Amino acid sequence: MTNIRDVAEKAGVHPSTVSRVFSGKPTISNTTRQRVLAAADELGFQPNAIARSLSMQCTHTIAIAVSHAFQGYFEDVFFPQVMQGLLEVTSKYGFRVLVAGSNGHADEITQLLDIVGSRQADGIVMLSNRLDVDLISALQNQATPFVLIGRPDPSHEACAWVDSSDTMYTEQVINYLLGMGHQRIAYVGGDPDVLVTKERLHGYQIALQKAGISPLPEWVDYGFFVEDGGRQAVRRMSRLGELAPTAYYAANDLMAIGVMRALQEQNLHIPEDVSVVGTNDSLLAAYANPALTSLYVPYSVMAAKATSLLIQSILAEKMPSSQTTIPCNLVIRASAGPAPTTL
Amino acid sequence: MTNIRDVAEKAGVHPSTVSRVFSGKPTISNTTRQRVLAAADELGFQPNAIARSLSMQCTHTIAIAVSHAFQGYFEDVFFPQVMQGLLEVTSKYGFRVLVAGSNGHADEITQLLDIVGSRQADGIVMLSNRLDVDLISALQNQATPFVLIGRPDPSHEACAWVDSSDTMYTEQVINYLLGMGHQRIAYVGGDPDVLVTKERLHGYQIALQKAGISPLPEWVDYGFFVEDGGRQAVRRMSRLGELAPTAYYAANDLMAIGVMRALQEQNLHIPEDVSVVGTNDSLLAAYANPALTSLYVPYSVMAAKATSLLIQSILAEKMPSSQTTIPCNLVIRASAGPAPTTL
DNA sequence: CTTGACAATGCAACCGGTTGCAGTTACAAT
DNA sequence: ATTGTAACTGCAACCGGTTGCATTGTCAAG
Repeated sequence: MTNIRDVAEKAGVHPSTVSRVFSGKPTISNTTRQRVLAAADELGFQPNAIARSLSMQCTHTIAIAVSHAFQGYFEDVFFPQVMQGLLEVTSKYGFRVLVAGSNGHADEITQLLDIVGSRQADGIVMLSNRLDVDLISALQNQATPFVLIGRPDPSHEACAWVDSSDTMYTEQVINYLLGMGHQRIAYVGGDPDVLVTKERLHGYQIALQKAGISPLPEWVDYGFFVEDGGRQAVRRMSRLGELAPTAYYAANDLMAIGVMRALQEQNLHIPEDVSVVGTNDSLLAAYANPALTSLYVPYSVMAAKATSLLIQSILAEKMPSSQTTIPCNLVIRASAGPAPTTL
Repeated sequence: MTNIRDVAEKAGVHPSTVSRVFSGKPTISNTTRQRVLAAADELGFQPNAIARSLSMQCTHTIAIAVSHAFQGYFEDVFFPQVMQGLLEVTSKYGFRVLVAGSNGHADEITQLLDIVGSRQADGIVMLSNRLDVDLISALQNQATPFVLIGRPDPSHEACAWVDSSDTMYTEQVINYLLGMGHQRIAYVGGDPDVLVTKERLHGYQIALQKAGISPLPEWVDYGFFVEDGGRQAVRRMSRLGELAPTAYYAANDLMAIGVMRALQEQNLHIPEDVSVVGTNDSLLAAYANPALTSLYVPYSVMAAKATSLLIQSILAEKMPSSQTTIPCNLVIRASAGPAPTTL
């Protein structure tokens, strides 16, 4: 591999001159520049990015950790949409994305701390919304810029994040169902340890409480974001007989599909007998039968926002601190309708 | 940031000793090791990965380029499945994935050559199957290990790849339709410049030719992998009147869904009036109405295979060369059936 | 003709590790 | 007591760039 000194020798200049030419410094005369470029071209020289990173203490890279261990992670829209947002913005700024695979939440944190500690990236985008206090303090100790997609547990110290108002929009979904006369409404959450699951539960509870309804504990179940989770939830709730829900809200479309399938297997009609609302407005929602009413959450927009925040902080050499909330909206299709009149 | 010399000073040893401790060299006495580790711990030292990469000429990173510019790229299963395979394997070997965003095919190549030339990754996985000869030679000149997902144009020099037999399996799909009595069969490909599109076209033509059928040129159309492409293809082919196809094979599920939608808008019944087969067996296929018969292509398996091939070559310090074909299979559901009896 | 000012380039230290080779030490064998 | 050997550790060069400062060269003003 040819290096800067080879080029310097060939061009008859000092290595530092070659460096200046390739980093676009203005203090180089045109004749010298031409001579250096010609020599570099002839040798097929390309500056070594690793050496430059070491010297400049800056890698032009941001990192994320992705758990390949979660079933369904790569089937849901979350991951690809986040990547889309990330790549759009990084690419605009000439940054790249370093992705670390991990085996679960704990390992995700290990990976990120390792990347940050070993200076492999200039900043990180945190995807997990299952944070413990330690991680955030650890990251803050490292003085490495980071932005959360999702928001930290309220007990945590302030940090930069981009999130949707999961509690509020869940409340809206439930209100939508209440408005159509539903009284027995179920919530099928994802992983109960994940913050978004708790926030949606909260929104669900607030909405029902404001409507003067005390939900049965059996109306809340967790499907871990996979289709079968939705299915199982319906099976369990069906045992409630005439106290079974007339409407289901599921925290992603996959589970909503599972809910619909399970209901249809019981010969129930959607939305005449039971209403179903999903989350994320994936393609699945648009093409399901019946088409699924779903709460659209713009993950790619969130990721793009988080990334530009992060990169701007990196370039300005300060820690990001702003906190942004991105609006969602309910996409109304055929799977939810008025509550059945006969009890 | 504390470095190896700070630790050395604190522990009263030479920096090289600290280096040896942290790179797990066996020639360090236990007492010294303890002393160094204690000092490192106290200072919160973590070795700088960039410096190590520079010194060892090895980054433990593999790169891919992803075009965020292609409409639908992040809606299809290809990208997430590839990432899944990549991460599973890299994570096993302690490697990471560097993702470069690009604005199209040409930029994809620029990005990869840049990464490779600047030694930011030890190897690359090429996703684009729209290769020109120059790229492959350029990569080979760089002496950087690379593996293709997909196969190179036959005119290209030998290189390592992992692919499915797109031509052969397409032929099988068409035979399946022929076997059910279809005579007028349409092919809706993706981007016509992409190799897989050509290969499937080839399989389509072979199957029909073997059956003694000369397809109308109008039965072949390109939908660029998006739903509306499938829709448009149907609109155009419907104008053929009684020469319109009784069966459609689409090169991904999204286009197949578009095909189905467009047919249903014309009040045609699937599969009674027209049969439809998709590709990739995404969730969309399973939950579409009617459920879509689809050719499953195991991209995550292909990516995993490609990645382990690549990493093993990197570790063995030689260029990968093996060429692997991964089997696919047709998942039969409800969208394809016997050809209508009335002409 | 001298001096000043500025532009262009060279010099050398630095970023933070790695590693071949040489030197030191301890201990066993003679 | 001397020598041989093996186990540890130190030394210094190296990976390939960057950059503050010093030096040289050029030209205009005085």
